[in-house]
Amino acid sequence: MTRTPCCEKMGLKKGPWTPEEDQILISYIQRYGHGNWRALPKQAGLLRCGKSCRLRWINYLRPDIKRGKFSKEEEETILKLHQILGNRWSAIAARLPGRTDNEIKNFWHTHLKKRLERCEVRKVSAPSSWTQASSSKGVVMLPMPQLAVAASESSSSADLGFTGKVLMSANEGLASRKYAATVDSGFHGAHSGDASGETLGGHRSNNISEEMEFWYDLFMKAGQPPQVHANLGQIA
DNA sequence: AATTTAGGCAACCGCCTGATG
DNA sequence: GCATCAGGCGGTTGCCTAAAT
Repeated sequence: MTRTPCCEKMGLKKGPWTPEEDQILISYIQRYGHGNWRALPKQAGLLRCGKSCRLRWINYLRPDIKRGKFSKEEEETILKLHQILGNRWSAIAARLPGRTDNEIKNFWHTHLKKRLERCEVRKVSAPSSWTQASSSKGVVMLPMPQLAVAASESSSSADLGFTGKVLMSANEGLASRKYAATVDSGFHGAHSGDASGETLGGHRSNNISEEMEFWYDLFMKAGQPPQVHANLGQIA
């Protein structure tokens, strides 16, 4: 197999795009589509690498981009989704038509993150539907979608506290795929009685949206959303 | 008015994944 | 099965502008 090397950067321009470059890129894509990003700049007559063109188009020039301030609804959606998805900006952007992952990422770092840091975390009682089980360490089953928490720490005090890996397999809504996530610094949902090792009855969601809402509500009811962050990666 | 500081955002960098030869 | 590439993603940087001193 022989392909030409990627990103021949010699002589390629970097830095801010000029209106002329923008116009060339827009005209070219409107006429021919982007097809192969790597080949595009050469064909369009731009001294940029394909990656740069792609980024410029996706984050700035695309006609369906919504610019301007984020609405309250959008802010809430971002906060909510970030609780569930972590820094998966593209996944969050997919739920906000017209917004790009880069824009959301920037908005998060400049506005929402600071706002969150100012907020006190309140603790409330866990849902009454949580039932007790006996084991002091091990698996905690949550309603949906068959969440297994392999608790690396556990407490027999009045508060539930654990950190560890979260493994969940979703057999609905997520097309039977398995996902792994990491609970960051501990999920401390206030709960009366022995906390570790619980089995809960079967909530099931029919789609990802519903599932996200379920998780969000569940964690919020528990007082402090677990930091399920970064790579909610597919493991099987 | 000049200088410094902070915030906002566009763009780059490096890594990962899936596709291809 | 392996190597390489293109596309995609998230983290980070650095420039520009407005606010503060």
